[in-house]
Amino acid sequence: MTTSAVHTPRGPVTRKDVARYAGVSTAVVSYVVNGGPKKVAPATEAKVQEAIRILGYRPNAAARALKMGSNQTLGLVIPDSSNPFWALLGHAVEVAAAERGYALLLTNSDNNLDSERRHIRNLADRQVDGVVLASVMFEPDLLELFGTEIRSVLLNHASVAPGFNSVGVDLEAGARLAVEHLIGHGHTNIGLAMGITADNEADGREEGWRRALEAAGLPVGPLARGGFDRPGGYAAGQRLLAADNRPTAIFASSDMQAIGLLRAIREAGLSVPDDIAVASFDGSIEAEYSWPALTTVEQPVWEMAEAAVSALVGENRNEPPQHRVFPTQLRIRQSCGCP
Amino acid sequence: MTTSAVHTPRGPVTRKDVARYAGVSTAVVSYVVNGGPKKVAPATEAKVQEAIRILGYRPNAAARALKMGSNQTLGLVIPDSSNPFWALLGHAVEVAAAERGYALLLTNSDNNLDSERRHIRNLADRQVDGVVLASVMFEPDLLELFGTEIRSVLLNHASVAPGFNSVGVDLEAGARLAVEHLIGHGHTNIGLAMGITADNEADGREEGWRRALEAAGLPVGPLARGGFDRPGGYAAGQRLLAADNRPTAIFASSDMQAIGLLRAIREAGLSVPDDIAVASFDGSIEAEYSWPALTTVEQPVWEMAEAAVSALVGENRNEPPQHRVFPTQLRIRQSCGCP
DNA sequence: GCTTTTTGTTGACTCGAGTAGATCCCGGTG
DNA sequence: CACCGGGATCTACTCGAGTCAACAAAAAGC
Repeated sequence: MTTSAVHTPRGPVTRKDVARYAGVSTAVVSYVVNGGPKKVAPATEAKVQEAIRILGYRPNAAARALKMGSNQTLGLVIPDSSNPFWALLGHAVEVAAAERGYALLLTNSDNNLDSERRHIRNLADRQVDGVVLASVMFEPDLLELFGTEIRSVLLNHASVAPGFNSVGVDLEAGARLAVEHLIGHGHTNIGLAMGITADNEADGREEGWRRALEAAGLPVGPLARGGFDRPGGYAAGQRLLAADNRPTAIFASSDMQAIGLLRAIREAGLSVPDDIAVASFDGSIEAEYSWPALTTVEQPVWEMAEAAVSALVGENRNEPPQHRVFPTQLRIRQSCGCP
Repeated sequence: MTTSAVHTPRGPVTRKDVARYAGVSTAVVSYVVNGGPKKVAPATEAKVQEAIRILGYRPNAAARALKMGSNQTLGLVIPDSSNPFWALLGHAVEVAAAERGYALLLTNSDNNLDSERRHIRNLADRQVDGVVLASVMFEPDLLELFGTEIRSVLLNHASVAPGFNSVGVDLEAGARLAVEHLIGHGHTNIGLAMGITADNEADGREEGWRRALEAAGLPVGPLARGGFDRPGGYAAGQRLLAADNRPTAIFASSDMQAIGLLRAIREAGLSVPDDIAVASFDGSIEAEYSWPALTTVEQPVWEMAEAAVSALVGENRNEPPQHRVFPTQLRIRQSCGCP
């Protein structure tokens, strides 16, 4: 044991070490670190700041979280973070959260309900301040899962669930935009490559496709279902091409699907848009760089992420659940037949 | 006030509530929840389990983290989680972490050094048990940033940094595989679309391209630098096409770059692989679905993520820093000229 | 010069869970 | 019958930070 007054502590530096070094109480250190709730004399503050600097003190987030009941963290549950659309959404949510000082716990449900439930439980245990849930499915027992303690937002969800905040786009209107555009190119036999939604309830995109055709007095074209991903679109495409009344245009319910679809069309020796025109939904970056570039219905992903995060942590977080529906925009490229 | 003995507590349920309900001490509740370190009589255990079930008790992770000094969380810092390659890596890391009971805090550095530093600091403050850092750049002051308290792994990093765990692939060998394959198709003028690395030190991929050409006695073809992303590849492609000695084959340092490159080539009215053959690096899913499908050097992303996570939380986590280099594999598709 | 008020600082309690050490109770032994 | 072993349980302290009531010291008021 030396007799020196102060020596660098070995383990992580705590508030106590700083207090000792600066010759003040631990309370003052807190006041300095948080800028309140009590005032500190300028001279004392300087001493404390110096001590913090010298010792390299960083407050322990776990302790703070315990005391405050919040660890400034949000949870995000998405089906597959390597799918470009979800990846983009994840990125946007991360940025929106970071802007507000929140970190993001990312989890993949792999389109698996059990896995999704486990993740939600886990997030709840970790005392996240809110959960952004992007699920292709919807289960009524979600309400119990979340209990009433934990805030949540359903993102990109088709149906409006009572008791939940939700943020989505007008799927039907978006689909109509695309299909109407294809009709404008003179197509009369327009197929649909539709993703699979667990509840098997007609998705707004399917509805929009039907309505647009009806409104134009056209017959309903062939429909094929498959996953929302590339392989799903590829498989759906093969079936559409094999149909008796092969469509001359196809609307795909996601960009990824459209990319799989393009592949199926190429493999059949046909060309896009000359033999078959294509339009899709989402507006991801892949659509811009595919060949031909995809005409797609763009979702305002960044705004949606903003809205989702602000519903969780904004000052209006104690109001009754909100349902925000964003408009979509048709981004015209070449796959539809436009030059 | 009713006179009933027990009523559901309003706020979150704590260990104390469970103890009261089950008529035991709080210690016993802990023993039951954690299965130790002391034994509990079967009858008592049943009572406690029942109480937990009825009250819906979930232990507070923040409190546990405070006491245990770990919150079973890892941090991941990547340049851009909406870039498919990083997204895939992120997904793989998330899965590897989840398998071990760890959650993943995702952050985007946006290729920005300051932002990267901020995120690392932030993760450290949050007492993550380790950080997976995927950075295109490398800065020597990283060591200080991490201090000695926090474990870290450099993922997908070119240079081997002393004092750090790292996991990567043999970039040079991979690049040679691809370039040698292009040479095998008879090309004698092979260009390079190279990504930009901050330290401006020759990346292994550039080196591999040079070496393969030298070994075959061929002249070094034109080189263009641009971002590793699609726009970067597009820009690099335009420059390569405008070069005096326009190459008949191009090796791109990432799949995303190659996709931008394909676009530039198409816009110039040329075709792949007839006019210009292309091969790239990464092995992401986009490569499989692009047109034409990209011949690419595949990185074993899942194994790499496994290795990275296990270096952080495995039982060998206290050994000296390891540097693991994985082999790559050439995935042959059509963009190189193969049928 | 002696109250008031203001300003600055501190000790002590709190959050919820982990766990060592003390205590209690029971059957078995000398 | 006093004693001991040992299993089951409880008490009490700990982790690190936020914050309030209490207090000391300095400033202002009369």
